[in-house]
Amino acid sequence: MLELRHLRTLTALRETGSVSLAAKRVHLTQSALSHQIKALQDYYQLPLIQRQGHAIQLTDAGKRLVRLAEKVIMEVQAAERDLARLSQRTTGNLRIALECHTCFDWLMPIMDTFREHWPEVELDLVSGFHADPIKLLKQGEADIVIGSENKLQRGLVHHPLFRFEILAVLAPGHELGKKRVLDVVDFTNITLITYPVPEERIDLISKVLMPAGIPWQRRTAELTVAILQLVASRRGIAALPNWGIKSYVDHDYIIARRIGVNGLWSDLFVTARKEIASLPYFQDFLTTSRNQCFATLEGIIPLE
Amino acid sequence: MLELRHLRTLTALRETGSVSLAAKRVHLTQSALSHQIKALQDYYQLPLIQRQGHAIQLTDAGKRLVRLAEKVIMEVQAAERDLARLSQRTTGNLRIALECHTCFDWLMPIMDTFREHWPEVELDLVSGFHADPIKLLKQGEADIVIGSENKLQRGLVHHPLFRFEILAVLAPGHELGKKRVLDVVDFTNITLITYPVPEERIDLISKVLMPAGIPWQRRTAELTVAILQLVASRRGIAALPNWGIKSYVDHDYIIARRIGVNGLWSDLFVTARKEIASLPYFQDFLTTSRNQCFATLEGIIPLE
DNA sequence: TTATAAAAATGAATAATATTCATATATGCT
DNA sequence: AGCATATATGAATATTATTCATTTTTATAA
Repeated sequence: MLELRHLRTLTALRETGSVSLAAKRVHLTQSALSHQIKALQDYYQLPLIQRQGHAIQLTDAGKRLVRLAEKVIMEVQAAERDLARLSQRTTGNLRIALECHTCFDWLMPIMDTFREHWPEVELDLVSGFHADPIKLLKQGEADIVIGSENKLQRGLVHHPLFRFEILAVLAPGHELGKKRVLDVVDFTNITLITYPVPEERIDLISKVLMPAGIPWQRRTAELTVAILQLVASRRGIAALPNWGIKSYVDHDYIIARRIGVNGLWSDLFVTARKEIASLPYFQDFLTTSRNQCFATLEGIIPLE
Repeated sequence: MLELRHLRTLTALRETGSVSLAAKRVHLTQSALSHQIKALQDYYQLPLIQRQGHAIQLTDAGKRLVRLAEKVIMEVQAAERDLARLSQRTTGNLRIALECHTCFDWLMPIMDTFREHWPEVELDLVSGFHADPIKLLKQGEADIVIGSENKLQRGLVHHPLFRFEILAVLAPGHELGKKRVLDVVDFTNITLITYPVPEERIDLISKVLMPAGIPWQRRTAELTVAILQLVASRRGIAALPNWGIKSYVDHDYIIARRIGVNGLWSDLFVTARKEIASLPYFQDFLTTSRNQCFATLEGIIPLE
């Protein structure tokens, strides 16, 4: 018999387009999902997915169920929000500190939906730039931090958001663009365009250039568009998240290349104080964040 | 975690207003439902039902979940109908024969919704009165029979619909109306107003009067309203299903009394040939029938 | 074509959990 | 009070979902 579990699986399947990835999203094994799908197909006597090679395609029946799933899950979430409101006072604060400037791009729409869901919770961005955002948490100046920090500290909890790739960004026609993948040595004496943050907070520098002893120059800009503008006008190259530059690449404003054969990857976490982590509106912030990210950002993969 | 199972339970709970009855509706034990409810309350940290004595009352949280449940279940059913359409050709016939004249009252709205769900299925009532409706099934003149027959015969399947009570119907002020419950002997030499069917098909006669050797007179009428009219004008008394006369009793047009201390009960089944029983639109006819009956008819109880 | 890697399917074993059974407790009614 | 009825509860059981280990399928490169 059909259960919500199946519907949750189906949406994950549609969002990821792969059984294994969907399995990660719902915190089950690939095998479990395979069995679930089989059970559903047996139950309805209908194929739900059609596989063409590795990629999977939903059949008409599958699409119909996904449509159901999305509707139902939205309604369940709405109901659960109402219950959470009933169960406790939900006025509160949520001050967010960002470690990574680019994150602001996807965070904004999420903040909007969050405000709709929890009108009584004051949602703020801790503005300006801070050397150590985790310190803000401890000092009580922020409630949650979005960043790559994940070594456990007492009183704090880290919730994984997603993993993404950092790509080298070049001007169109840049000579390095001829290579599919850039090597460490390709960066020798290059000018890097970065956000104005300490060197150790820039992955390309701390994880690639410094260990290899490669020299570089640096120039900073506050905004992502400003960085891209500098890159496009050949003042240097940048290293930015794949999802942050997608639309610029699609419009051939700049080109993007992998850094090293395995690529340069970074993980994003939401860090909060323990007390806050248990509040229903924080939990909801987490789930809506994850959902919206996986729904809108291309090329990110589930974590943990 | 919330599952559809819980939602199904919740609606049954709202419809029956009792844990034990709800349990019957979802084919589980009372204990299972009690555990389910407890689990939900633990999960949401909220009471969902409040008990005032025996009757149970839904809390705000409970009501919110019931609202969710009803919405979701409707959507699931709609999706499943679409799937059934996809899975096989759904043009077909469904010719219904009625054993009990009164059933026509509740069957009509059900036929309407069925026609909406399965526009391609020809739905007909086998008109007129037939001595042995089961024979119509075997002769292929009807596809399903709604009646009280339930002894198993090869090639046929019986699906329980519900159990209902047959009440004695009297004119207001009738001297037997002074008694709360009528005894067999009260019927001695009474004039019975019945549908024009053989004696053995009238429960009051075959199950009560005949075994006790009580003599009676008989007069027939085709329509329920005609029978009631005759009863109200003191031409005799009738024995009719509780749900069929509810509104007339409420308007004091007639009065109704229990027959015997335990009452006179009858069971209703949907009987069909095996081949038809597996068709999706037959299954849907069954479930919508049960749902609508339990939703609209007062005083009926689940069967089996 | 063959070799190899990645993804999914499958069957058996296991873990998880829903349900029942056997009670206890609470409530309503005479 | 005492009985009948309804629900709650804990332990035992049954069911079922999930994992683990493995095979099959497909894609890619040599």
